[in-house]
Amino acid sequence: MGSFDEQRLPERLPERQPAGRRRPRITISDVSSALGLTKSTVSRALNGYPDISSTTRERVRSTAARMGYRPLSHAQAIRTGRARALGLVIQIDDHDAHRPFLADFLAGISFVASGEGWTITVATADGEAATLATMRRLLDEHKVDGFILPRTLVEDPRIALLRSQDVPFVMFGRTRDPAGCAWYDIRSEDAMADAVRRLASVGHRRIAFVNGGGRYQYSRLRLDGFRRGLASAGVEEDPRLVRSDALVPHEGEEAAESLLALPRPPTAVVFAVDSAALGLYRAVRRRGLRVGRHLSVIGYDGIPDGNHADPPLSTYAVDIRRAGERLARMLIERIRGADPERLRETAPATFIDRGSIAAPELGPGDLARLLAAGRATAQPRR
Amino acid sequence: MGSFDEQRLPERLPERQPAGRRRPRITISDVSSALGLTKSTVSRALNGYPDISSTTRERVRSTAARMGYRPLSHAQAIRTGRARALGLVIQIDDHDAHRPFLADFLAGISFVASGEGWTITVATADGEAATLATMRRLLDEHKVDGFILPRTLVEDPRIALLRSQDVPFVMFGRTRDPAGCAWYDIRSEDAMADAVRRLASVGHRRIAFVNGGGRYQYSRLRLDGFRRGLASAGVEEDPRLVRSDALVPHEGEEAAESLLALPRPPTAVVFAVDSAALGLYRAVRRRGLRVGRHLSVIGYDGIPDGNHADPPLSTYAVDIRRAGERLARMLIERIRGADPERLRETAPATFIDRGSIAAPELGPGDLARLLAAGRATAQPRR
DNA sequence: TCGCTTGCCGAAACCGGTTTCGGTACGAAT
DNA sequence: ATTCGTACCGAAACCGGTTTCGGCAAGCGA
Repeated sequence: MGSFDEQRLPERLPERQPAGRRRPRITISDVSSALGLTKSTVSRALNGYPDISSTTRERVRSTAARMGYRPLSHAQAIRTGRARALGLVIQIDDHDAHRPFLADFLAGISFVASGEGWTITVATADGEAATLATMRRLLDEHKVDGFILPRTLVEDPRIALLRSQDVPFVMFGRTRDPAGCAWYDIRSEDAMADAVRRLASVGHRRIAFVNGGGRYQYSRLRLDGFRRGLASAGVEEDPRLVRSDALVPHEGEEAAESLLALPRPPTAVVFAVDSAALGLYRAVRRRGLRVGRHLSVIGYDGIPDGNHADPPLSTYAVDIRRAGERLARMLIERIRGADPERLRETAPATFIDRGSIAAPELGPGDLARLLAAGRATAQPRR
Repeated sequence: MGSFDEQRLPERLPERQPAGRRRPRITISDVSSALGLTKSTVSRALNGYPDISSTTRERVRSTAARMGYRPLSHAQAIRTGRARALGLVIQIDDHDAHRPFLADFLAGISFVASGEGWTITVATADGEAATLATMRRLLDEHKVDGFILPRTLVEDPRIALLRSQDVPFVMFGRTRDPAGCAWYDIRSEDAMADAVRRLASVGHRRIAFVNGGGRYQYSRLRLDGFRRGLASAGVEEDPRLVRSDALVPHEGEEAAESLLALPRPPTAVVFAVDSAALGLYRAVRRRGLRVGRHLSVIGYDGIPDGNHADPPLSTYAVDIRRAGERLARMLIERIRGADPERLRETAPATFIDRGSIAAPELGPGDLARLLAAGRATAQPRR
C-alpha cells in the first residue's frame, strides 16, 4: 500500500461521461465576467482581503450568492493546501463501548462540518500501525486538513505523529502531556465519584469498582473518581474490590465472578463501562439472585442494551452527538489558527436511574452465605 | 445552507503555516525532471495511454514508485472531475437495525477503498430532504464520484436524483425498478423461509411473523420469504398472525402483546428485525413465561444485544463488513465505467442457533389458557 | 529515392481557483 | 503645482496535474 506501482492501472481509458446531464457548475470566472471584474478581485473579495473596498466586496458577495456560486474546494486546495475536510480514522480492532454511538458521533461532526461547508473523510484501520499509516496517507494526499482523534490513549502515537508534522488535531479525551493539544471530554471521573456517593448514601459500604481498558486515558481518571467518591463518603478503599480491563460482557462477567467469590463480597459494583456491567447480570442470574435487590450496579456510557437488561441498568449517559459537534467546531477553529490551549472543554455525564441500585438488603456476610448456598444449587446454564 | 453569503468569512487572513515541518511532496514535475521527460509524458505513462512506448512506461512507473510519487487527487480532480472519493450519506432519523453495524460497514468500505487509493466521504442527514440536499451538495462540489446507498426504500428518491444527474451509485438492497441499478444484498427472504421451515420441522403450526418497516424494500421480500416458508412446510397462512413496522424493541413488544392476546396465539414468532424481537422478551417475561420454552422466537440481523438476552436470541447473522467491501468494489468499477446490470450480487445470511427455539411444549389452546392465567396474576413491572 | 503513415514524445493550453506584483487614480502634504 | 502615499483593482504567474495539438524520426511501400 502506498507506492504507485501497487495501484493497478485502469484497464481502459477513462472515457468521457457520455450523457453529462449534469448542469455545468458556476465558476469564479462566471461571477467575475458578470460583474465586469477579474477573477482575482472576486477571489479576494470573497476571501475578505482588505485591499478590496467594502462596496465592491458587498457587490461581489451578493451576486455570487445570487448566482449560486460555490468555490470548488479542491481547486482551492491545489493552491492553499486546504481541502476543507476533517479527518476521522477509526481503529476497529478495539471493541470499545463507543461503537454503538458511532452514528451519533458522526451526526454531530457532520452537522457542524456541513454547516460550514466542510466535509468529513473517514477511514478505518486495523491496529495502531495501520492507523498511523492511514493518517499519513491522508495527510500526504492533502485529503484532510486535520484530525479528530477518538479514544485518547495514555501513550498515544497519533499525537506524536501529528505534532511532528504540525497538523491540527483535536482529541476526544484528555491527555497527560497537554502541550499543543486541544480536546473535548466528558468528566467521567465525576460520574464515578457520584456513583459511589449515591451507593453510599443508601447504605452501601462495600463498593467495588470494575475499570475499563488500561491503555485508555479515561481509565486513570475514572479510578481517581472512584477513589474520590469513597473518600468523600468516608469509606476506606479495599484494594480487593478493584478490577480492571473489563470492556465487553465476557470480561465484566469474569470480574463479577471473582468479586462474588470473595469472603466478604461487595454489595454494590460500579462499572466504568456499561458493556462490561452487562456481564455481571449473567453472573448474578446464574446464582439465582437478582440485580438491584441483592446486588446494586451502576454503569457508565448509556448504551441502549442497558435498557433491555433485567432490571434495566442505571448508568451515566453521554451526549455523544454533542461531543461530535463540539469537536468538529474546535477542529475547524484550530485549523483556522486558533490557539489549541484555548480549545479545551469538558462536560458532565448525566445519571439515569433505571432501577439497578437499591439499599443493601443483606450485609456482606449474609450475601456471602447466600452466594455459597446459591453456588451449591446453581446449575450452570447451557 | 448552501449559498455563499451564509458562510461566514474567516475573521483573520489564513496565515501561512508558520512551522511547516511537513516534508515537501513529490510532484509530477520532480519525477519528470528526474527522468528527463516532460510532465505530460509522465502523466500519460502513469495513466496507461497507448501513445507511450512500453519501455518508457515501465521506466516512468518504476522511478515514480521509487521516488514515492502519488498524484494529488484534487489536482487531478480539477481537470478530470474525479476526486477518487466514495460518498456515503447516512440518514439518521430512521432507527434501523444496522446502526450497531455501522463501524463494520465502514470498515469494509474503507478496506477496499484505501487499497485502491480512494477515500470515503461520509455525511449524515436528518430526513429525506436533507439527505437529498447533502448528496446534491457533495456532487456540486465534486467531492465524491459516486454513492453507496444504504437501506434501499420501496420508493427511493435518491435513485431518481442520481439517475437524473447520471451519477454512479450502488445500493445496499435490491429495488423494484432495476434499470441502471447496481446492488449488493442479503437474501433475507431465504432466511425467513428457512426460519419457518425450522420451526415447522420441530412441530410448530401456528407461526407468526412480525415484519420491519414498510418503507424499506426488504420488508416486502421478507414477507414473501415467510409465505414461501409456510407454503413449503404445508402450513396455511393466517393473516391474524402477521404484523408489520416493528423496528425497535418497543414496537416489537406491542406486536408481541397483540399476538399473545389472540384467542389462538402463535407458538412461534419470526421477526424480520432482531431489535424488535427483543421487545417480545419483555412481553413474555411479564407473563411469567419463558422464551424458548413456551414461545419460540427467531430474529434476523445478528445484533450483539441478542446474545445477552435470556435465552440468547437465535437469529440470522449478516456479514456486513463483506457487504461494505463488495459495495465499495462495485462502486469503483461502476465509476470506471462498468455496466451496472453486471454489478449485482446477493449473499445468504447464516443461521445462528442460540436456544430461543424449541419444540412447542404446549398447543395453542393450552398456551392461551396459560396466558390468560398469567395475565390475571401478572404484575406489570415498574 | 521520395512521400506517407505511424509511433512517440514535447510544448503549451487548460482546469478553477489563489496570490504576487504593478499600476492608476485620488487625496493630502509640501 | 508638484510630490508622495494610499486605496483599489487588473494582469499575470502559479498550484499540480491532464489533455490537445503538433512535430520529429523511423519504417514502409511505391
